[in-house]
Amino acid sequence: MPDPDTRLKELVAKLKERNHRLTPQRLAVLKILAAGEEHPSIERIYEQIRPDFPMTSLATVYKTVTLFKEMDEVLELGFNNGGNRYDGSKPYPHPHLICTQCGAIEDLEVDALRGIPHQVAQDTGYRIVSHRLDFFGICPKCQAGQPYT
Amino acid sequence: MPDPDTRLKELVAKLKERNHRLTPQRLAVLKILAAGEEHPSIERIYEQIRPDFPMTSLATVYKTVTLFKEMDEVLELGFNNGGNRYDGSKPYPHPHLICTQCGAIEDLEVDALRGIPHQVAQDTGYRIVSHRLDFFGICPKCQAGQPYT
DNA sequence: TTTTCTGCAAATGCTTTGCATGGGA
DNA sequence: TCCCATGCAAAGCATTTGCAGAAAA
Repeated sequence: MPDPDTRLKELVAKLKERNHRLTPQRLAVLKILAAGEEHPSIERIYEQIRPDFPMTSLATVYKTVTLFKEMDEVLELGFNNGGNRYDGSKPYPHPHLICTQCGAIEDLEVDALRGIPHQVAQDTGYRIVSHRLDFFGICPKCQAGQPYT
Repeated sequence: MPDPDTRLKELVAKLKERNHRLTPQRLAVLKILAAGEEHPSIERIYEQIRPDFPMTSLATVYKTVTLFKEMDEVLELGFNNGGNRYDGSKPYPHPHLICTQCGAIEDLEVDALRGIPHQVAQDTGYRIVSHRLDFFGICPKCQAGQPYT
């Protein structure tokens, strides 16, 4: 995982590059995105910000995350059943391991995937732009019957 | 791809197994799901049914697809930006190739993925239940500037 | 001072649900 | 005949949007 401080500076730099303003609310969101600790949902980011910036609105969190998503600086893990998750630490496609019980998401190394997008492009004629690989299961903690610790 | 007729019979059999009723509406939905031609959205299934069964409602299509999804006889490809897609032909996890321009979805063989779920389970302690691998790109037709043909 | 950003609340769009009626078995 | 399934319309819910006031630069 990249250094959170370095990544935060990168994100702030991207803002300025595009002549966007650095507001306290945006900085608060970026700090969480840059940390890469968990893969937070919008709601989670909102909760984490509230203690420091109680005046921040959910809409602003949405807008900030969307802004960086459009700059390809945040990876969105969309789930149709509500609560998309975001990764501002490693904004490029990479595999994830998802606990369907507690919702934990962790990054994964899958060497076997190397070169596959290129291979698919050659085999099919598609111009491959992105990909997504998720594994769903039950994490060790949840298997041990401690769903929420 | 499995034979559509065979698959249809399987799906009908699953209904009876669970003491559900075979209605004309359900049969119409199942025919489309079993065909495995495209990976239709709910709306698409609805459109395809209407000529034959104009009285069918969207809610019923939703209910039927949900029923088979819960029986693990239909694979749901969820997309957060609306319009989930369904595969009743091969209801187990398999890679897909998705054109982000025209929405075409096709099945894919990715040999490199074989054994990976098992490997991930061993490496992480997760009990892997499912997975999903999607490649996003532009299909040959759309590259040629014929987005809708 | 200018222009963008924020926060509120209303709108959106897919999906689900409640309930009275209709129709399989 | 007995329930289950259907169809309608309303409800749900995460996300987006419009707009007036606030605040970066």
